[in-house]
Amino acid sequence: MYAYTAQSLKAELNERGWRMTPQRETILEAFQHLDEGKHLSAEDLFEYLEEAGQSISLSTIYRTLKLMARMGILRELELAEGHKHYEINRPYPHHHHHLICVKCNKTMEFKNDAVLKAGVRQAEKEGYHLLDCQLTIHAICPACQRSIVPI
Amino acid sequence: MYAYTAQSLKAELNERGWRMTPQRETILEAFQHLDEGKHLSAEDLFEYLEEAGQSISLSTIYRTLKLMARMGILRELELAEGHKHYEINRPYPHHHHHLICVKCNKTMEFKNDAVLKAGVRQAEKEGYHLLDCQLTIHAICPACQRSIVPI
DNA sequence: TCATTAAGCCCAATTAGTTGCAACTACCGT
DNA sequence: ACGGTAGTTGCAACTAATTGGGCTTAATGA
Repeated sequence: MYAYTAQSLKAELNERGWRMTPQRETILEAFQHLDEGKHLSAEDLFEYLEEAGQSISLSTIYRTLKLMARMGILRELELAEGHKHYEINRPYPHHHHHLICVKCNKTMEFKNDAVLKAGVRQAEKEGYHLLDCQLTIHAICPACQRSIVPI
Repeated sequence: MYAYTAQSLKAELNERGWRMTPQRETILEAFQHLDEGKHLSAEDLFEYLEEAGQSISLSTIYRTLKLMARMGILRELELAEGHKHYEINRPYPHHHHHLICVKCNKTMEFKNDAVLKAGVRQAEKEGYHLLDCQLTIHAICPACQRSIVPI
């Protein structure tokens, strides 16, 4: 888990026999410029690039997001219902986790070094090469606990 | 996060104005009898019940799984690609996490009290009512690191 | 027991995500 | 720089997980 640049992305792609393309660079940049704590779905990214005049086809976006997640560049998040979200995978000390209200889908980030360390240690112990490590807490927020509306 | 019985499930459903039904009880039982570390997709459960002569329609299964996950009875797992898996949400000391190989999808369970505690503490700190807390590690297993096949 | 109304069932609809394929182009070697 | 090769893109068709509608069944509370 380290910070990628266009150069290091190209290097790693080539090392594996893959290619750097304008689309991949554009998508990497989009995530790099995203504020901390922001995450996008495939559709979000598609619309965002559309508006920015950098239109990339949806299938390429899906392919690239999955590729980058599998390379450890992006984190695939399971937040609200229905579809995945992605954010750039920043190393410590930016690494964080998510607390999600299952009623209103409000999402909070939080950091916890002990959890990250536990993840690193577990992967090491089993000889795995770590890509991402996320603690996801499903819970009900204070406001929704008070609300009368059932789940 | 505590162990449910048919009685306590009924009580909690009724408390919220919902009903206990034979289908819900059947589904709860199916998960209770599952070995530790086993998890089922909606389709898996459908087929399993079919074979057991306890056929329940797929849409009911989907609705029930989601309901029970939102009540904290089941854990919704994002393991291999394509569809969710569910397992019963057991309290400490059975509570566990997952280490997943992104290449071959092999999944290992592991326990870590520090992580569970960190989750409990974070939820408490924010006044959230905890339902589930799962650390998911995406990584590449030793065998796949050696494999020539690209990602 | 009865009335109310949530829950279940069947099936159609939706939709996130994938795939086949022809055209294109990054990369490597010369 | 140039050209061949193989990875990549974009489009459109497709797949499969999940959801919704309309009607029926049955759990709950009086």
